[in-house]
Amino acid sequence: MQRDTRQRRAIRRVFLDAGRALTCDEVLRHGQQIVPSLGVATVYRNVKMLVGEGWLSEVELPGGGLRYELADRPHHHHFLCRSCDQAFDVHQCPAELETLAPDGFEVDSHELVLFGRCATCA
Amino acid sequence: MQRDTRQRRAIRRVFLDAGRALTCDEVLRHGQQIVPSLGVATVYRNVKMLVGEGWLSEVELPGGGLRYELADRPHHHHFLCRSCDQAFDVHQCPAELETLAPDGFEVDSHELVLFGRCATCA
DNA sequence: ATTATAATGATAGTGCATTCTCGCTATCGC
DNA sequence: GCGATAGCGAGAATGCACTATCATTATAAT
Repeated sequence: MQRDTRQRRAIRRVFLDAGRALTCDEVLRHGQQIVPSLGVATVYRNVKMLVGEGWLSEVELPGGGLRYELADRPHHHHFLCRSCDQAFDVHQCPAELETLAPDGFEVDSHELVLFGRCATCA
Repeated sequence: MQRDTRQRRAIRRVFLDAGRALTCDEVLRHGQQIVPSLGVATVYRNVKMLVGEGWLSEVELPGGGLRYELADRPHHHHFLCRSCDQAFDVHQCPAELETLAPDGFEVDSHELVLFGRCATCA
């Protein structure tokens, strides 16, 4: 059966506190504030597990590297800071995006990414 | 001085004929229809060169792997087919996207990607 | 407390896109 | 046509994100 380890608790805590999409590397660094010995393998293992059980969902933004966020968030998009490379949530979404596709194309989802500098970096 | 080789002409031809953003791998495969001996290194070298001289521009879509397209195209977005993994242009853009960002965030550009099945795959 | 074993983490390994190396070839100014 | 050399391309090398290995450790059922 699944055990409730310090590492796993730390990883969940990191996501709950962050409130934004994180890369595995960010999870590692923040998690090490809680459990200093935390290793990469554990982060990848647990993130994958949390995605598998539907607690996290994957976010693929331009710029490589998958990010992960809490799965229960309502539909939203992302702002990617060119300076600190952090992703932030954008809680609005222009409607009718599906209608933009050419004839004969079936749209099943969409991703809108704004690029620029975040409030801290600007 | 720069020479006008068969390979370089083939690569330019591929972009002119494609009319959509291409990965290096797609450029290689299409280019080999024109110059069968075309190699990967040559594709990467020339694509990078064409980006450097402003003839091509880079497009980073979710899903990894840079794509390239003619630089002189007007503002547009992309449709990514989940089935054949080809990128197609979407020639409309909902305005006011910049206003979606949270306060204090400076938006300098944006990317909108529609996912689904293209006309051929659907 | 004991014990079975799930989980960890250091490190080696994998897969992949991209780049480098270098002997050979094709282009182009003469 | 000739010669200098930019460019080619097969294959080796690199960089990086991610995964597997496995001896050790922590968890939780008893």
